[in-house]
Amino acid sequence: MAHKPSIPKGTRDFSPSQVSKRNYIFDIIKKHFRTFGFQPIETPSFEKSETLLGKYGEEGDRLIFKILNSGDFISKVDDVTYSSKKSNTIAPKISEKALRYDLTVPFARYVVMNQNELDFPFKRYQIQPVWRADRPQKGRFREFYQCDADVVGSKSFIQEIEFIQLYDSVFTDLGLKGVTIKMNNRKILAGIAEVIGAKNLLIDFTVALDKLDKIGIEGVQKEMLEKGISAQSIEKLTPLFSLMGGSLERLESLKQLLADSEIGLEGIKELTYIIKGVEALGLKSSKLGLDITLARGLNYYTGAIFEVSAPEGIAMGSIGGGGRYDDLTGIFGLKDVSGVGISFGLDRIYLVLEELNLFPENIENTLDVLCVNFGEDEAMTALQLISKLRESGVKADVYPTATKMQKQMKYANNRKVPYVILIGAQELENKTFVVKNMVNGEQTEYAMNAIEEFLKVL
RNA sequence: GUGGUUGUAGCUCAGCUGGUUAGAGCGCUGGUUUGUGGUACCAGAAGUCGCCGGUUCGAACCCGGUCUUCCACCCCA
Repeated sequence: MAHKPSIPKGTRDFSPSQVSKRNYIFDIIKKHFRTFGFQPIETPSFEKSETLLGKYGEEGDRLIFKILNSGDFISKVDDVTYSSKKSNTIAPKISEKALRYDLTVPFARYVVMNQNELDFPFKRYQIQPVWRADRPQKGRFREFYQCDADVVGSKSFIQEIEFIQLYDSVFTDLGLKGVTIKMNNRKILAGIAEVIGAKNLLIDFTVALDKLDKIGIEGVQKEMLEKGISAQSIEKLTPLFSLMGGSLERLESLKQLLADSEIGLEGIKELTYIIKGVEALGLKSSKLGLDITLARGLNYYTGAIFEVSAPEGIAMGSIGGGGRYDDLTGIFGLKDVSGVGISFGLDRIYLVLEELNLFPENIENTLDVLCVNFGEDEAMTALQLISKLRESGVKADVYPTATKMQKQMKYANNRKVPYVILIGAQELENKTFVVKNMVNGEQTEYAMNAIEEFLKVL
C-alpha cells in the first residue's frame, strides 16, 4: 500500500458508538414525526439536473454536485461548445444528473408526480442524506442527513402551530432544553420592503437584514447601500430596530409601520394567529420568539419561516429550520398547492448533545453478557447458555478463543459489558455458571437450569 | 468561489533562530498475578514528521505545489 487510504473532503466514517448516538437521535425524531401523523417516503440520491437546477438560486446551483454522464460523453459535445472552455455551457452537455441538494425539492417533484394517488393534506417525513459542494466547517459537511417533515395541500395555520409543537416535542425528548424557535413571515419582510420602496430588491434586502445579530445595525445599513437600496429607504427602516416588548406587542407596533402594505398586514395577521395558538397550547421546554430580521436563504418560502437555534452559550449555527411555501409544486406544473415544513439538522444536533453531554449512558452498551472461554468443553456449554439468553433478547457472546483470562476480562471491560459469565471445569461439573457484575465486582453462582433467576437481574 | 489556518506513534500533543540516533502522556503488547477487568509497579513494540518537488554540506523546521482540518467571507443543516 503506497498511500494511506482516505475519504473525500467533508465526508465522514461513523464508528459503532457514533452510529448508536446518531440512531438515538433519528429514533426520537422519527417517533415524533409518526405521532404527529406523518408518513415516510424516500426518493433517489440523484435526480435529473433539470429537477434541481435553478431551484436554490445561483449560489445553490454552484453547490450542487453534478454527475458525469456515462460512456464517452466528451465525444458527444460539439466543437464550438467544447472549445468555449466555459463550464456553464459545457456542464449541461456532459452532466444530466445531480446529487440531491435537499429533501424539499425532490418532495415537491414526488407530490406532482403522484398527485392523483395522494390524499391531501399529505403529511410526509423523510430522513435521508443530501450533498452540497460547500467548503466544510464545523457542523458543515458535504454529505449530511436532513430530517424533514412537510405538509402539502393545506393552507391552515394550524400546521404552523403544530410544527412548533413538533420541534418542542423532539427537543424536549432529546433533553435539549432552552432551544429558541425563531419565527418570522416573508410577507412581513415583503411588506417592509414595499413600505420603504425597495420592493424589487427584496432578496438583497432580506439577506442583509438577516445578518443583523452578526454585523449590527450599521453593518446592515452599509450592506444595503452597497446593494443599491437608497439611503432614504434605509432611513425608514430605523424604527424597526427599536421595537420593544413581547412578540404580540411588537407585531402590534409593526402594524402601524406597515399600515400601507396589504401583504405586510397579512403577514402580521398570520403570525399573530400562530403565536396566540402556540401560547394557548403551551410549550414544554422551548422558547418561541418573533425575530423580524430572520430571513432564511431559500427563495421558495412565502409565508411563515422558522429557525431553531441551540440553547444559549453553544456556538453552533441553526439546528433546524423551515417555513411555508405557497408555490413549490408550481415549478413542476401543479398550481395552488400550499406546503409548509421543517427540517432537523442531525449533525449539528449531535454536536450540541455531545457538547452538553446529553446522550444517555447506556447508549454504547452493545453487549450485555460476555462468557469467558476456558476451553472446548466449557465453550460448548457456554454456547448453549448464550443461545438461551439470546432467545430472551439479551445481547450475549462467547469469547472465541481460550486465551488468558486477563485478556478476556480486559476485552469485556473495554466493551463496557456489564456482566461476565464464567463456566470453568468446576462449574461444568456442578452444572452451574458464575456471573460477575463488572460494575461492583460481585459474583453470583446460578444453577444451569435456573437461567430465569439471572434474567431477572438483567 | 475568496482569504487565512492546520497536519509529528493508534489517540492528544511537545520538538528553541535548519545540525547528527524525533520525544511525552494515554493506549497497545509482555511480566509482577498459570480462574478475574477497572488501581499500582517493571519492561517492550510502534513514526519515509500529510504527500510531491525545490533551496541547503545538512530540512519535522525555509520555499512552491497538492490533499486534509478548522476559521472568516459567501451561503447554509
